[in-house]
Amino acid sequence: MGTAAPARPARLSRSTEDYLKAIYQLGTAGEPVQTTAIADALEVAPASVSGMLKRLAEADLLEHVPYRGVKLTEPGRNAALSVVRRHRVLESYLTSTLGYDWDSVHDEAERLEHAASDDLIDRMARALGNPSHDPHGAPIPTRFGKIEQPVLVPLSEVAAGTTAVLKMVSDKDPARLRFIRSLGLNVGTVFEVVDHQPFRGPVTIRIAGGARRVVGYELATSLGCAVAGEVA
Amino acid sequence: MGTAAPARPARLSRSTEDYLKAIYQLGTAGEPVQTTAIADALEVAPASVSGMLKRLAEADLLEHVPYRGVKLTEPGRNAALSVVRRHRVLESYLTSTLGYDWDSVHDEAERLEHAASDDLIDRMARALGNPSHDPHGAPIPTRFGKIEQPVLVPLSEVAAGTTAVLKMVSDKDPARLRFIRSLGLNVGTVFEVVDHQPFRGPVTIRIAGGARRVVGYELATSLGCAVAGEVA
DNA sequence: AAATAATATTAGGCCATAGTAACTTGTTCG
DNA sequence: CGAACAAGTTACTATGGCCTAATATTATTT
Repeated sequence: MGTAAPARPARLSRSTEDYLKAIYQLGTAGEPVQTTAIADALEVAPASVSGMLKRLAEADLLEHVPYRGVKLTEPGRNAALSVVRRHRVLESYLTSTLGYDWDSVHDEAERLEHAASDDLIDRMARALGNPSHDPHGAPIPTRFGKIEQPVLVPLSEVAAGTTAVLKMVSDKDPARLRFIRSLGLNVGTVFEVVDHQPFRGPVTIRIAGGARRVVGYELATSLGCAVAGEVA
Repeated sequence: MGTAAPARPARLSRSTEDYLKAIYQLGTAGEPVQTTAIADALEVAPASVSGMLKRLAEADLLEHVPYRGVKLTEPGRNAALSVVRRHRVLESYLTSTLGYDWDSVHDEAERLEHAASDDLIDRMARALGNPSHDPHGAPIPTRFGKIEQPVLVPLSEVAAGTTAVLKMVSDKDPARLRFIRSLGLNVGTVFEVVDHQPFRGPVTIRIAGGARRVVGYELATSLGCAVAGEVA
């Protein structure tokens, strides 16, 4: 009797957590998430994704309309948020306390997020004063699954002449992060947009202090900015 | 070409690490480790152990003489020591820095040890001043795989009249750890052995300060002591 | 030494996860 | 509209780990 299979395992598998997190992050806008997008994010074959989606749908973690895409259910989203929280708290903790760099912390957190208990994560968060954002500016969900939805504009869309603050960068690519920092840009850096070249051309900005920098279009799309006057 | 299967995967699987660690810990005395001992330690069926041993032997992590037992090879022992180091540094760090208790830290470390990089472990160790022992008194292997072999005597074997120091306790059972502490015993506690009852009977000790405690035989076998005059 | 008990291994399955190849569905465009 | 392509699914295979049942080996007892 005590050996009967539990309806829901105490802890989701590593893979399951990875899928849920990826789906959550691909689907923030509310549209259904497509199989290939997940396959690309996780670097597995689309057929493998189809198989996994079936299992996740059976476990009621998401809804799957064949050939159309998936949406997380309530339990699925909660599980995803829990992983996201673990990841972001870990990044914050490792950066603040153990001297990790902006760009090197992602991989470590990526593995630890599946092993760390919620209790450990809470202790780390408490030790840091329950920060609201991780080192890349991404909001940290509370342990109750609340997450602030940032209203940010990609640098590529900020009008010339506007003063803005860099608020968030993707944490996935260390080389890109190092480059961003080498430009003198950090989360919190204030700057003015000087010029946009047309045809997806580079953006010129002036950082407080007067230094001008030129940022390629592609990169500019990945820099989340708050325009002066909006959002604290 | 870059896709060819690596001779040895960058990282061993969780299970593999668990087996190696268990075998290492069961085989400190140098004798071959038996299948059932491993099965008991890992709480899996003996048949499953046979299967895994075959794979581990093929990977040159151990030598297996059928029906006789296994011994770790050099690479196997190194991998095991790496896991042990990760576990013990994690226990030390979580206890010192995040307020974990003697008795609750084992499970968390048990999961994290498979996810934490050696780099993270080194950072944690450095933050603590590279401690030589974990909170239960077990020696921490260096990152080069050196480990001090403690010469300890179980309390059950310490002669009456002798003064001794509690040096090491098993970290596996939280309830047992809480009980030990409730007796006023900690790693480092000095006491005098007052009496042994025969027939595997309890051991009476007097702790500095005069308090007398009675410890059951079974428990006494799990308390590693240094007798006054030996080992620092 | 033969019988029994204890220990270990093999045989045969199962599940999660991934991959390939082949087929299906949906979309787009001439 | 229908062909062609992209996206998704199914069918089948493989591997790591685990299980139970059956078999084999070693140790112990009488």
